[in-house]
Amino acid sequence: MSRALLSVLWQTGVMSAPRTARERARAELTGEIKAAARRQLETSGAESLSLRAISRELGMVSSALYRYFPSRDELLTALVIDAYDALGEAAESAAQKEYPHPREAWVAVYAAVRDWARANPHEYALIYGSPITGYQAPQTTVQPAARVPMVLLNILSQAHAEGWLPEVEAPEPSGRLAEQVDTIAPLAPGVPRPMLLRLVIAWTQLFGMISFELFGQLVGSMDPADDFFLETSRQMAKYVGIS
Amino acid sequence: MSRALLSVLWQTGVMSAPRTARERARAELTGEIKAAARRQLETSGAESLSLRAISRELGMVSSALYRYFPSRDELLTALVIDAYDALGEAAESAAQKEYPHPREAWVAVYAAVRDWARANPHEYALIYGSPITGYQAPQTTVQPAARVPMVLLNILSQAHAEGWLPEVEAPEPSGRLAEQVDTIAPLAPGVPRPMLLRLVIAWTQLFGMISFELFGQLVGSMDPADDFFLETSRQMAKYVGIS
DNA sequence: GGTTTGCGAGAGCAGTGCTCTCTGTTGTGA
DNA sequence: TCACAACAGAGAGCACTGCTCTCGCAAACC
Repeated sequence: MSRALLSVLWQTGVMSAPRTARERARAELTGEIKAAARRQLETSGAESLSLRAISRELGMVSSALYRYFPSRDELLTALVIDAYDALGEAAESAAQKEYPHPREAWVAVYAAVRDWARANPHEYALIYGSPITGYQAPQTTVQPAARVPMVLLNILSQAHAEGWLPEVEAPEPSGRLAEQVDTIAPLAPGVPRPMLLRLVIAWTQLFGMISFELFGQLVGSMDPADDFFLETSRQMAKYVGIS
Repeated sequence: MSRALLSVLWQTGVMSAPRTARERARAELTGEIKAAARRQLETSGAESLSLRAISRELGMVSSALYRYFPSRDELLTALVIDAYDALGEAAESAAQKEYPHPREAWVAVYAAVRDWARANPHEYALIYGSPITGYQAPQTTVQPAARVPMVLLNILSQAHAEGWLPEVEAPEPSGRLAEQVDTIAPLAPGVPRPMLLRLVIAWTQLFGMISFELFGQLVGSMDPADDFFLETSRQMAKYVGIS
């Protein structure tokens, strides 16, 4: 197996436990670079993330960083994936607990997503703010980005299986919209299409609400947003049929 | 009246029609700078907006730009305000038309906001994406930012006045949330508090949905988003009580 | 043990925001 | 009318950025 392939397999997380000392050092340094970048992200923002500052912090020369990340954008991509994974992790672990009612699971996931966003506002902005200029999010980010909506889908699907989804009158999607809803239908077997559509609506609402809170759009109306957020999460649970 | 004050009054739009030739030239150049900046914004993004590139385009030296905008952030602030105003303008003019039913006004405003966002994605990202690093949006942006929600409030309030708001069962906000809802209540006289709360929810949903579409978050599910957007705008109209 | 591969250092390029100083012009109050 | 103040642009310069290239050295492999 070639060195390059090994490196790819390891970087993508397919393989773990680097074998040679060099690979071990590389893994460690890659992690340290990302950690320093994340630390820098906390104080400044994404667009003022400086490779030179990172290299200074790690006591190396800036050009050496390019052995680990071919460009600033690649480093940002790595941070993006890590952020999606951290957020997905938070949502999943909130959903894994036991709840007497799916509504509470739903509300808990909402709260977990918000808490993570408030604790890591710059990382949140990195993934849900404006896309970084001239940089197309690679396909690698799609799967980790889907973790939060997957958690919501699972709650809904499980609620349906347990008979928590009563009949709610909601318009049946038609035409192309029905097709689009059908592409996600296999992920939540049994859930009626109107409720799947509403789940997408709720999903966009969730992140719109968090973005508004973090980006200061709620100042003057719903800030601080704790009560607003809690009440909204309950209403949205009902909106998608959980009651 | 001092020169500096005059300049402020003019820049903020309180005064129009500059009097002296110098002021006329200044007004024109300020506009040209913003126009060039906007042009540059279209191709690149906010964070790669370069004062030097603008000055090159206008055939002047970069330091001369600082006679008009004390810093890059100030220029961005001016662009932010212009963007809010352009978007507010679009929403307001959509709402001013005559509609047989407030639902259609609501849907039309949704569409106008989305159309503007899709036509000016970088300006949209400037105001609804991640905030620019180390730069706090000044108070001047608050009022223009409120134009879109004001349009929605007006539709709701007018719908109530015309008797289009039937009794819908929705939870009454309590505690601090009720207080917060009450701060916006005078802007939409007569509208029940539960519906005001839902309007805020719909507002956050609208921009969450548009951001998701523009920032590529809907790829793989609801992209292209035309049908999804239309259906959602209808459901949200109903959600806030318009039916 | 020789050869390939990976790694860090250093210099350098083209670009950035911003400041300071200088010269010329425009507007204004005495 | 005329001196003085305010303003405008040019140019040099500072400290910084991402990124490239070359050069030695050390680790890994055959």
